[in-house]
Amino acid sequence: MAAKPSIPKGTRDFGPEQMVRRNYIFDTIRQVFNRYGYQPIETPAMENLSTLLGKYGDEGDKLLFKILNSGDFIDKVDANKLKPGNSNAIALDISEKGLRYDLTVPFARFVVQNQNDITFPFKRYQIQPVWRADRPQKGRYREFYQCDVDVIGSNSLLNETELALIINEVFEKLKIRTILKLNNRKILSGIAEVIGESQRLTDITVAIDKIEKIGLEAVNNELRSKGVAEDAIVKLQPIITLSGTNTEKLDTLKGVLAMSETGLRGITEMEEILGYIAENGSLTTTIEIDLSLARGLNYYTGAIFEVKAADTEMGSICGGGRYDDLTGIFGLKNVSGVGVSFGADRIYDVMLQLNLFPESLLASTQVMFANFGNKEAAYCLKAIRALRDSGISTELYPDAAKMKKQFDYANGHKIKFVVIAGDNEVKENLLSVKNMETGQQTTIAYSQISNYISENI
RNA sequence: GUGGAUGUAGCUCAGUUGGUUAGAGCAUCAGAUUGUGGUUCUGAGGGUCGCCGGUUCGAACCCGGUCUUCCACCCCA
Repeated sequence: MAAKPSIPKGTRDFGPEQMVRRNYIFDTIRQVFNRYGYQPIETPAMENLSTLLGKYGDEGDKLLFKILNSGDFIDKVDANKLKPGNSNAIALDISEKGLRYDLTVPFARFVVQNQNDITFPFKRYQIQPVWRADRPQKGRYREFYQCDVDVIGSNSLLNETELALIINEVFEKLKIRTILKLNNRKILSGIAEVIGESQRLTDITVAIDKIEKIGLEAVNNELRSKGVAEDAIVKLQPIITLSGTNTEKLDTLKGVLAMSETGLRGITEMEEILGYIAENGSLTTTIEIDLSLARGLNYYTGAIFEVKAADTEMGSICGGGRYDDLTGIFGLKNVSGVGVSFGADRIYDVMLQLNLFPESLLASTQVMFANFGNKEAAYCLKAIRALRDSGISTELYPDAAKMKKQFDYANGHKIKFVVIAGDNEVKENLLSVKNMETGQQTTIAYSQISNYISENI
């Protein structure tokens, strides 16, 4: 009578095949992070709501999963507030913990809390799930993994450069063609400042972003409807239509931002980062200045990164930026950090779509021994142990099933070698080895099994 | 959170104006083949038609609700 079991909307189970592929992504990312000298940390799935609230804007606060207090939580609520439609007002009375929304804010909290034990600059990475009460869509889940790398306690633009190289290296290893979009909060501030619309920075950025989709005239109309002054819109034209190479874009911007100290500083930063990156030689990732990149505008103060897969329509698969004062909210001033976050689940979706996972991932076992019965199986055990000892993953089919079934199993698991040991082999102290890819079968001396497999694998 | 689609076997999908025991391909299992797979042939199992309710003599089909997945907006990995 039990109802069909299910899992919450936007969450997923991962079977063996998916886990092998996910681990391939995580291992690749972790390996690159380690190579650049970043150290791992983990933080709890839940944080105090006071840590989380107000860090992601109103929109972000709405997307936080809140955890109900233990005990008779309703008992402590003011009776006057307990009425229908008043959920928001009592939310904080019945909940003091929430699931983490990203890894950056918990990291900031971690740094402040452990500041006396940390040697700065602190380079850390963190690979854990985060939760958002968003409406799920393709590539958008309510539980998903982020892989964050940050360096905190250093203002050097070499850090931005390093992150760009990490991004390049990760996606090169995963064979995903990518475009790394770069922007800088200081340039955006400069633009708003120059046209006298500093308070409408977000509206302007959002509008510029739509140029491809809706065209210049529609963008200008949208700016007007947002209340941007007419002469400001005129000044904005060269920026909205900004195009060309990165150098050309920066040249145009220099002209427009000549009167803004902040804006010019942003340009200098951008040039410095691009210069360092150029010193590293050619990258597989295309780097492109994109002023419409407005992500995380709330706390980013310098460089802003976003990575898109070149060959799919998937949203961004990696993003981040520089934040000068993230730990300030938790009481540690003047500590600047910069970091990016890889979206493992979207990377998975992209790789699946583009068929980029190596076939070999699915082959967990290299050699399978067919089972002809108890006596024959026992005969195989020493050979199996020898193979395992030499690092070859080996299994013995557990039942004396029909050969067809055993061979089907080997095929299904993409096992390359099947070892056959029936009556004939046992009598002569031999083993027959069949290569499932070529169909060739060879009979060898029992003691030669490790050597034979090692040589032919 | 707003608006719009979707759901039939493990998977991909048929299913007539509402009319008896809801079908196909692939996959699975069994047999042809008691020591040899990926090809072939034969057969079998597997579905409360997402769930709940309503209309009707009768619902996979019509209506309402609900859940899931997906799309647009918002936002974002």
